[in-house]
Amino acid sequence: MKSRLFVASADIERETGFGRDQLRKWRQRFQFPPLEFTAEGKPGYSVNTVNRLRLVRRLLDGGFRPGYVVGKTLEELEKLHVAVSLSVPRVCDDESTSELIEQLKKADSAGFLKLLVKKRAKKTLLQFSRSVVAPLLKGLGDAWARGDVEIHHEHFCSFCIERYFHAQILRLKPKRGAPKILMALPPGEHHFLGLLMIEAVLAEQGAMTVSLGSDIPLNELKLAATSHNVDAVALSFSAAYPARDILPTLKHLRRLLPRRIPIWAGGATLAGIKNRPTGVSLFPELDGVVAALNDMVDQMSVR
Amino acid sequence: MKSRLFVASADIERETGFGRDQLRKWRQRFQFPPLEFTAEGKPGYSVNTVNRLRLVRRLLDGGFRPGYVVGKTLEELEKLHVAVSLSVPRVCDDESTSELIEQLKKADSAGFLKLLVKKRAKKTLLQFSRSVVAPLLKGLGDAWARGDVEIHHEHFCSFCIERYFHAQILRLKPKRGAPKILMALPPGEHHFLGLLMIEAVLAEQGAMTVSLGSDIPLNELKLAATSHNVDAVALSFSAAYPARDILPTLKHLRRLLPRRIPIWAGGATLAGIKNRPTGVSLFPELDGVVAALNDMVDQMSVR
DNA sequence: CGCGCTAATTTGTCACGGACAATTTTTGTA
DNA sequence: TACAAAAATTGTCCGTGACAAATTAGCGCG
Repeated sequence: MKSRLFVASADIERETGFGRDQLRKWRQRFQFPPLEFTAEGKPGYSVNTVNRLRLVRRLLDGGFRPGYVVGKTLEELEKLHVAVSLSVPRVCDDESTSELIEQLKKADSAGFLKLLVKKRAKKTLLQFSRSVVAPLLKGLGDAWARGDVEIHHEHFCSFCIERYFHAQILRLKPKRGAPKILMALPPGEHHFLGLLMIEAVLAEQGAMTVSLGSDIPLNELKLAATSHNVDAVALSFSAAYPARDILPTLKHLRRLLPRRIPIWAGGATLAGIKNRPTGVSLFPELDGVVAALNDMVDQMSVR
Repeated sequence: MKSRLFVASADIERETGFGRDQLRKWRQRFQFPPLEFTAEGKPGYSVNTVNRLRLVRRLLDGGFRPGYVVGKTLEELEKLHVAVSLSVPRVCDDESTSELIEQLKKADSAGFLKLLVKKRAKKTLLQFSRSVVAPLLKGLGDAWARGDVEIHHEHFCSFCIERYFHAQILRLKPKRGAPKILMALPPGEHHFLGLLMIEAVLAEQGAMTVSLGSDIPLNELKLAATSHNVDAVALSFSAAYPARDILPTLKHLRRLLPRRIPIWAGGATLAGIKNRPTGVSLFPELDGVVAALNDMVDQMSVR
């Protein structure tokens, strides 16, 4: 029996992060991925193909070149992958993290949330994000790479944390006269958690935050920024966001926004970017955002 | 002088919502949008073109066909648009709704949230959803069609309500022995609010809900359903979801899930669907979900 | 052996047009 | 008028060629 068909052609980008054009070129150059069809004749990709593509993604991220890995069989890819993943030892020996992951694997949703709240303890949201959430996400990513957890575990985990942050942000009251920050995800980005963490630490410092969520065209972002009369616009780029799109997006937004409104961009991937446009600040770490906010408050009080 | 701002080819989808393939076909068939190049020779779209495309988007949403509107000049499009927007009746009859919309237009984010909470008053989440949220969203849609509000107003509104619901759900405690429901958006669907409303009324009835958010492949949904050992899977289809994809998606999921797990689908668009697959329940109204939950509770207590 | 510089190769993005299926409109007929 | 068949409209996907950007390899020189 053939492997079950599962991903429609249109969904392949969401599933693997590779664009259709890219995959088409690979098919022409490396004879992979093949064209496949469901029993009803619709084009699509088999589970096997999708898995191979996911492994290719991992290996490309690990530094391999497409010509070397695309076209290899699942076995070859896996061999390569274990070789690589073994060479990167599990540094996430954080006991706290593995405890949370265990709870997730047991599918104990209530228990996970309770444990999460307990880990929060007396921490600020900033401390909580750095010492609990970030390691947990990293540990989950590694666990997924090892095959220890499934994708839905990651989704569920993110969702729980997002909800918790939503609730926490809602109960924070902005200080009088504090800056007003517009929060949004860049177009095409759907990973909320990063943005929520930024919003949480900003709100915790007393800033007034206004969030638009995802799927905002950049020109709408500009309209919102002026109509809300905000003091800054904050974006968040996840690791899944195509690195080559980051600078163009930022430059584009920079052109649209009036110069007096600074752009703050968060996300660990920004660490690798050297030359930022003027008027755009990059914050690979959460602390940077807090510092930027405090700078802004100082500026405002000086006047 | 030529218009100066250019949108890169790759960004056009985010800006207008039209895909590259689609625009290419339009260029081939209607000689619009033209291929343009920046001073440096990069391909892109001029502001004028982007504006025309945005108007086309509005008119298509209003029921026109591409062959009729694509290729018209900006002036012709605007004339058409005012003609149409005048015909959209100002059915903001509900005073409560227009009050909220006014608050949104003033970009008074804190005031909007406060007003929202006030409207909640002593209502249950179900009553709140039906009497406040749903009319508000409908009113906003109409206002957008008339050009009274911008897209970012809608986004901001949805986001505020979503956050409120998140917080409310988090404070609800499930009853002992109540059914466990897995909540998720179908692949490609990104409108959370509908799903959140369903989750809210379920949680309000004492059900235990487990939400995975969006972008879950259907097979992962199945894995999650079995590993969490849920009693039902609930999905939500927004009006933006392509109607022709609804039944295939539901059938696909039905094949994946064990028969004992019912599928509940919510969303106003489901009202138009006549023949549902067995084992799938369609709920165009929120009440239906509550009824289904109560039925399930009865079933369980009988045993 | 390291360091820069240039050439060659690899890789990704875009445009184009053909094929095709889904949908809507028009036409023909009872 | 009603309803079925035919025609058109429309969007999505595919393969291919062109091209620019990124990467690697080659090479001379200190």
